Amino acid sequence: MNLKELATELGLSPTTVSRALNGYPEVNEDTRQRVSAAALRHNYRPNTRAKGLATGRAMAIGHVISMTSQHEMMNPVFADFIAGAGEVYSRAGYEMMLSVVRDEDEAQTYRDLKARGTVDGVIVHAPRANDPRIGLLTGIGLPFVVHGRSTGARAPYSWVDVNNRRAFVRATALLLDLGHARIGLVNGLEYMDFAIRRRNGYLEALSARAITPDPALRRSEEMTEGSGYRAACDMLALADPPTAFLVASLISAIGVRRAVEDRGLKLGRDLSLVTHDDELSYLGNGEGTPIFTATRSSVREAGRLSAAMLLDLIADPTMAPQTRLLEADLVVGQSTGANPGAKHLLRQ
Amino acid sequence: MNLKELATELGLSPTTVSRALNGYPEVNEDTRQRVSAAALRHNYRPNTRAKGLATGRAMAIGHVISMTSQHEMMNPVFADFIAGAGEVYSRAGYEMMLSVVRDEDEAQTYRDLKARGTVDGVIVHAPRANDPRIGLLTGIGLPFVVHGRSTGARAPYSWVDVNNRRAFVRATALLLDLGHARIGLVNGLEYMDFAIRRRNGYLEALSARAITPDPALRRSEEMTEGSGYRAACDMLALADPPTAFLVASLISAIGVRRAVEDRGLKLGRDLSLVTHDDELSYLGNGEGTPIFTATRSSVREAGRLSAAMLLDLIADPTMAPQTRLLEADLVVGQSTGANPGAKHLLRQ
DNA sequence: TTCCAAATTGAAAGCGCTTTGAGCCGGAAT
DNA sequence: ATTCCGGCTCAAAGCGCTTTCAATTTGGAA
Repeated sequence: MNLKELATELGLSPTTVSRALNGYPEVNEDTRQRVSAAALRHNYRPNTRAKGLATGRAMAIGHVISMTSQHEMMNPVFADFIAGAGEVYSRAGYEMMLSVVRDEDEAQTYRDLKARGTVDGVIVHAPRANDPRIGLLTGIGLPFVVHGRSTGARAPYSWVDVNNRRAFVRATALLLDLGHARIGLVNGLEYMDFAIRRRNGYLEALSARAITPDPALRRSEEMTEGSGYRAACDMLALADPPTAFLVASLISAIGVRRAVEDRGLKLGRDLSLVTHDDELSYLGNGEGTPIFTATRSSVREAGRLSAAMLLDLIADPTMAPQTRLLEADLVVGQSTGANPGAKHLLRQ
Repeated sequence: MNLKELATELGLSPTTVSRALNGYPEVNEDTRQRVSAAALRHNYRPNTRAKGLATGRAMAIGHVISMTSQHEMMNPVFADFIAGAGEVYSRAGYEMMLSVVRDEDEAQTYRDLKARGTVDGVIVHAPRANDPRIGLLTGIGLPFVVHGRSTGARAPYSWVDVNNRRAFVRATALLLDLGHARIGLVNGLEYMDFAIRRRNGYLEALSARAITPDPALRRSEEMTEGSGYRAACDMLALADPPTAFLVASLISAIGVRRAVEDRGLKLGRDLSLVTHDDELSYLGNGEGTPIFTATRSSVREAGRLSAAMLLDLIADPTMAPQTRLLEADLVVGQSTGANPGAKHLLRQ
């Protein structure tokens, strides 16, 4: 059933039917009722492509996720982010288009999206420092919002980000307050912008207490359970091991915990750990008292905010770039406690 | 830059340019070269919607993910599945459309997708027993492939599934061979089809050894870390606790491990655990020797296979429903060992 | 030289919708 | 009675592509 058929059946012109369904004021109320009823009866829906062609809008938002050929990892945060964004799109009548591409095809993918008019805007995921995508998208004139920020970008652009630096300053300060001076940082890959900011927060907090950071206590890898485990094993094997860990993700934290427990030690008693928690739906940090003390910020909420911001930007192209900085909560759980003293730890 | 402009610039008709770019044989090879060169020079890409309107094909596949209002959980398996499917779509020139909808809107979403011609087919995720979506999609004539199966479906339909029953038969048998008679099943929600099959496999293996299953040793919940933890805590608190666990997901297994280690026990020595492992990219089951003994099947590969099957089905609508049953590997890791005897366990 | 088939190109219709410009009608204003 | 205007409806053009059908040219075959 298409517009023309519906119009014929109603004895009206396609023009009027279209207007009636799109809420134009000049159509008679009785007519509108008749049209709506008939549309409902036939489960009529305007053809997406025809409508798009006529209006020039795709009513779709693109999410490009690129995969390095080396470590083909799917960002675990991604699922929850798009769940949040998807809610907003549905409500606004937009579709979400996903492109899974190889790293080297990413730029061309954005160009294609624009040239083919497939989407009205895109969300940029996992920004790096001096991320080339920002200049590219600004250049080709495709509206976008970055989930995160890109250190080194010259011109303003729209973004939604967590205050990663501040979160890690606070987390580090908490550990310092508990008497921990040797704090191991189990960070994400440090070409990722968020990881840079977290490291800076960590270093800033240390230097505020005049503590010289030990490079041996810093690791930067993909945030998997395995890498958390390895990082913790390595650091715990040092002559002067850390008494606390600051970890970039709940998944890595689980690996760290495994390393700790393998040694018969217990988090919160023998060693402390603070992790960042994105509040992924399937990885709850315990009901009630959190398992891990954590800096917490909902990535799903970030998805909602990013999507809403992008739709605003699309609705009003004259709008200046928008930004939104979210503060993470610091929630104290069972994985932190006063430093029992280095003596105790060296026992093993 | 559109077709018309490109044609004008080349002094050709849009017809010829279109044919040249789409590889029709009747165009002169010299002309084709000129057209290709010009298209490349201007980064010309045919407009998606116009092309779709003209050809009647959307060149897009839909993935509808529905969210129960109670537990708004994002399926952790989802990200890797679409990574696999996305690879196949990209290669074939298809787009992936994601719709995040509430449970009660799901049926209407499929109808809309069909009526509006937004997609050429869909992948059905997380099937339940007697899943109504299968009848619905068959009815409205939208090509689809189910990731999983639906017990109770009358007519044939296309699917890609893991042999969940067999996997759990083997896992249970392994534990039985190790001397475990009381095996706790930490399952997913049992309205999910895969969970039903896994339970059946577990029960089948027990009855093959004439062991009467104890309902107290069976839990069926969402597969989160927290639910695994709680299930294990509850079962370990029984007067006659299990000596082994059979777990439906690596995430739940991590929760089970936490419960076990909270009690000062060690997996592989005091208690055994076998889990299903979907090989999620961010949750590796250890490098080298697996941490957990597991039934293993790559969900990303399932994504690839499902996508490829769907594209085949779309290419040839006369094709009969296709099916593909994948066998899970049983990999032995560090979480299983001979039952040390009930005496030992009751000690705590 | 004539004619036909093959090779190549183009005009125009059509995909299903929106939107511009115009038309019609009845009642109020002149 | 004439003019105007508001309220409502429609014809037709256009969005950017594909595809059918027709036209033109060319190289041989006859």
